[in-house]
Amino acid sequence: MRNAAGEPTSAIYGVLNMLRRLKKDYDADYSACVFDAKGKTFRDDWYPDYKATRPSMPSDLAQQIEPLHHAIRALGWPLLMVDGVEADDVIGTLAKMAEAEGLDTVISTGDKDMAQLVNPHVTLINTMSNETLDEAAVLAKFGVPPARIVDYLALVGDTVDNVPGVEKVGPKTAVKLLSEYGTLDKLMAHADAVKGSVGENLRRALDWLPMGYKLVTIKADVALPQGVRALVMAEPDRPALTELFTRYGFKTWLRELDSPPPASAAETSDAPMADLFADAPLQRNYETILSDAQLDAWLMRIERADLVCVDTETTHLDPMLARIVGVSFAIEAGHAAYLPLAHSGPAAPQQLDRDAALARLKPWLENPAQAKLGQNLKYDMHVLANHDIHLKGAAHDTLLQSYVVESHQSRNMDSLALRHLGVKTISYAEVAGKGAAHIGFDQVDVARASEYAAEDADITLQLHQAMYPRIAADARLDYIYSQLEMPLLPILWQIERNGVLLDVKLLDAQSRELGHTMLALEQQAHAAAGQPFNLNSPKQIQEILFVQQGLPVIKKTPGGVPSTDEDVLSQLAQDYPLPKLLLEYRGVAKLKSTYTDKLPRMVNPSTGRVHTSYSQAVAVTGRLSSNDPNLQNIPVKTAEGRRIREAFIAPPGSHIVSADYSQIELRIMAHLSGDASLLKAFAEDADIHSATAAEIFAMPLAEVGSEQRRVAKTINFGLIYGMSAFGLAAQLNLSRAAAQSYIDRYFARYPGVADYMQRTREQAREQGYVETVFGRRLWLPEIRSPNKQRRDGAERAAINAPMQGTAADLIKLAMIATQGWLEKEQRQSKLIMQVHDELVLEVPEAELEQVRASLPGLMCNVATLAVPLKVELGVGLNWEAAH
DNA sequence: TTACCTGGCTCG
DNA sequence: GTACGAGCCAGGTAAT
Repeated sequence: MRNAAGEPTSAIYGVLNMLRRLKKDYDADYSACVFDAKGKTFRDDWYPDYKATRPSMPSDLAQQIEPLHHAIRALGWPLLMVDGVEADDVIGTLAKMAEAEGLDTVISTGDKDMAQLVNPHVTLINTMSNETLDEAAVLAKFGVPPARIVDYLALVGDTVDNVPGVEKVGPKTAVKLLSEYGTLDKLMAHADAVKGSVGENLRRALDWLPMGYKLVTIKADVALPQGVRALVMAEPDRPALTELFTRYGFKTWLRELDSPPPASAAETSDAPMADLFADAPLQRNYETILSDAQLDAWLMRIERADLVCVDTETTHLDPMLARIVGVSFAIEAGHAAYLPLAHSGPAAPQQLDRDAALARLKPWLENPAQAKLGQNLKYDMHVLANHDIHLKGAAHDTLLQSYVVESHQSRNMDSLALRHLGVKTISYAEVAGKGAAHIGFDQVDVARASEYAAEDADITLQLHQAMYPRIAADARLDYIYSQLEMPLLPILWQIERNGVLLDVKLLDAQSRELGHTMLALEQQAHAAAGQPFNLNSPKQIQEILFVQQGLPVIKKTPGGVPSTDEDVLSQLAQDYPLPKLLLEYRGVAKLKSTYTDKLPRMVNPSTGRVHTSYSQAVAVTGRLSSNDPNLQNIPVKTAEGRRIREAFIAPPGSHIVSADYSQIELRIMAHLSGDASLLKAFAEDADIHSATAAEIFAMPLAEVGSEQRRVAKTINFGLIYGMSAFGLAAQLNLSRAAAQSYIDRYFARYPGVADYMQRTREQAREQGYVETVFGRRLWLPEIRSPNKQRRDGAERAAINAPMQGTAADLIKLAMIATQGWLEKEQRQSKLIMQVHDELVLEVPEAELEQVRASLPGLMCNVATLAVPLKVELGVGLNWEAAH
């Protein structure tokens, strides 16, 4: 079998076979074959069955290394790198299997464990740490000649050097061997069994591809989308992979293969991997600022520069709590500096005084005429504000640039650098660790921190140079970026900074009350079930309802187990007592855990208010999202839930003002479709759901009853979501035929809407994206998927996206207009929340009338559509009362 | 012990 | 299999 490039792919078979046999051997408990390389002993407490299942496994490491050693020599492998978990087992078997399969070389990504695994009996094993690989890639990208990189690797070959008794075939030899070996047909990365790190390891392996090697990567068992995606990228022979995956029953991998090729290679795919040794003679000139003289010199440089990239390194991820540890600057590609200010780790050098240094930077930072660039500047603005510096002149943000040109792509620094620059950057986790091993940035070694921080600023500047021209060249994208997203950035910062006042006592009281209710419901539920169980556990509920009580299974979850969601429980509640109790319990538990318990804990101790964080570049449609805490999903639909809104209060002397767009998405649908009937209904300010009911039920408006209106409302919403007859039937509890007839009648009455839907689908298919009224581009990577289910999903998203996205554009314009007005008039009123179609303000008594009079107009006049925009305004002492 | 996934529910 | 877009919680489990 050969792949598209004509190279043999038998390696895939060999490796798969090997892994399958391995897995079969250990089938009783696959993880039992895990070998603790570090301790060189099996951890009986982790794998108690180990000895029973694998009595013949030698416990002496040397016994395993011996055959490996011979195999390696017999095969003449030039290089072997393996990962720790399972490594020894795998290698031992791999050696034999690979021999039979005619594999040339096995390379796995990994580092330290292998170093401790090898012993002097093994002659031809090289270990390189991941860090070393990364550094090599970075150096190469910046034009350091291969020979020097070899030296560098030898210098930093930390892993090898740290292991006594290991024969040091250092990186230098390894690189030499690789060069001599020429093109490897097969480069097998057996990634470790740790979920989540596989993709990273693969990515590292991919970084070596430009050296002329082809990567084939295999993962033994678990579903690891990112890993398989990398495999699919590296292996163009899809039919061959399909056959393989089918043969071995790897269903998840098969699904990955169904993913479509990118809609447009230039727009959506990762850029080709950087050619490490042939490309980009860019030199890096990074500096660590430790003296006043250096700071002076850099101040002069940044004051002269047209655009300076700024990045802060801090103690916390939470922007309101973070303190500055250091600041980095980049003024031109490859030219950056890090100013460490609060590193306190061991061996930290003497640094400039933080307050004094920041005071020197303050005039520049606060000068609006000095243009700044950053990646997620909103965060840096908060951090600086924590030190009483109010950043002005935020001119560009690469996070928002990426959002505007590629809303569907990932946007962390690593992905951006790889995609746009072909550079593998130092990740935060590599510098500061992650999980339990995480250390504060102030504990990071200054030299390492400098490298990381200066690179961040440098890469951000280069990303700007790569992305911004693409925006500037497209008037519509430029409008979204320059007139909408960038002006919004400082406004969001201000809203977050403003925060919201909470009545914590009220929430605490509600928590207690909800707790009592939960207890009572729990007791009743236990009695109804005849046994105690955890009401929070869907698994236990499912066992009791469908196994013990034998209730009918209404539907199943994606995981294939009987569902116990609200829909199911509601149906069951008509005939049985327990489901009703569970429903009530769920509702109460949600309110307590997510809202009344959580919100008080989110109050910032220094401001006494809750400061959410709005993500400006997350939702693929252009909406904002809110987190920590999410203030965009505070309950409103039930009376009990709405009580939580009573705790969102205005301080004494102020009111809460809420202004929301009425039927915004349906109005946009009318505008986009140009449907005459729909336009007319909105022009007359009709109740749109009643008007729809009158049309589809062919009755006079006055005779429309609540049931007809409910049906029409469901249809209206369904249309926005691209629903099918099936979905409508499920929603309205109708037969599919009945639902279809409603839909047919709707489209007969509103033919413009039917046309629009069809046009949108076609446009999405042809272009790979759809657009909002204002030109925001919404990409649909799965619109041409060979998989119908995925393709249908993308079509529904395509129908929804222009409406949701245009609404998002409108309210963003409204926020800009409102904030601009507040500032111009020098009002004390503050924007405090945005909830997709609603703006919430805190308004002092004295300004209430002006705000009440002006706000609706500000919001309605941000754009002229074919339908009028309508805003409903409410005022109260709390958010609930303002509706 | 931690990290990730699932099922469920909140909002527009 | 089947309505779009989000974030967060508790439980459960796999990895360490």
